[in-house]
Amino acid sequence: MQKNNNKNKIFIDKLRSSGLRPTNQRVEISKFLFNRKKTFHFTVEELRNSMNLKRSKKISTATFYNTVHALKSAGYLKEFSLENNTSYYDTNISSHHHFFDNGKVIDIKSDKITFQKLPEAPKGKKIKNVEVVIRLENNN
Amino acid sequence: MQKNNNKNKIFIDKLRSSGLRPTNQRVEISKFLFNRKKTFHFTVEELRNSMNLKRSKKISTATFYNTVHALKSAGYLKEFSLENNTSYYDTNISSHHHFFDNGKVIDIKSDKITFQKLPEAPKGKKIKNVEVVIRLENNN
DNA sequence: AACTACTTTATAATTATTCTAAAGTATGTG
DNA sequence: CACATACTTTAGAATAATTATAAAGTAGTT
Repeated sequence: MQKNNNKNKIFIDKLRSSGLRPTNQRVEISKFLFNRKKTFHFTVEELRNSMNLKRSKKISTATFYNTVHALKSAGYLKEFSLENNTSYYDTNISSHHHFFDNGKVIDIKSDKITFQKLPEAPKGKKIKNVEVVIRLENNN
Repeated sequence: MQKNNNKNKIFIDKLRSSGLRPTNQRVEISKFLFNRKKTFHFTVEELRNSMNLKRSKKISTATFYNTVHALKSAGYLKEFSLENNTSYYDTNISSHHHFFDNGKVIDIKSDKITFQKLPEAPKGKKIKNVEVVIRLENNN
């Protein structure tokens, strides 16, 4: 295959450095995820539905899961969990936090939250990251 | 039925104020959860396994889920999620935070973390709670 | 003691996710 | 540039956590 090499270079590079061959399906997924201005929050099922809706030839579920996992392992996606037993992914991989409002997720830039005091890691351990979720409710 | 009223009063009271009749199964669950010194972290499946292991007559899965949900809605349990698509519950309902170390959860007392700066809630919203997860990794 | 609404239970259904194995494709080598 | 080979895709089955169902049982009121 291998067309539109230049146009899709950055999306292909993300796949390659995630250890994935840039197949058509994967390039489309990578493009869908990263070819946007704003941060994108999604579950794998949401991603699958929105991409497959427009397509006559559907990409299989397994391919979505495989690709998202590899991109996440390579650090191109951030995973987080809310209380509905589903994994969420975020194309914003910079350290940051989240508002969580009734199923909706909103990014909080890292510098909007700073700590006065943080506990030390138990001995033998060190802190990998600190994640804050601010849950919202309606103003009365 | 209705025996050992006094002995189990506090466990029965939690059920009642969660809107649940104190049936035998529920009283046993309530007791198992709250009759302990230290905070208890669990998933419903773990709870079910450890309680049913010792019993000849098993309590059904649905009863565990129903009871835990009601106790949680009433505020006697705190729910939280990690990245494995399972709900965790915590008998420590005071506002607090967690270390998360390779599947293991450790409580962090609320006063061990304080903020220098927190963002404002979007308009029309207010902050319900702030939850911090500190992920750990091995030292080197 | 009887009635009624709430419970329990086994089992089926659902949802998110992972596995499997057969058919297809990217890529290095000659 | 054709080939071989290892990696991919796919549909469908399998698994895990959870929720729904509906028949049989029980708490609590009268």
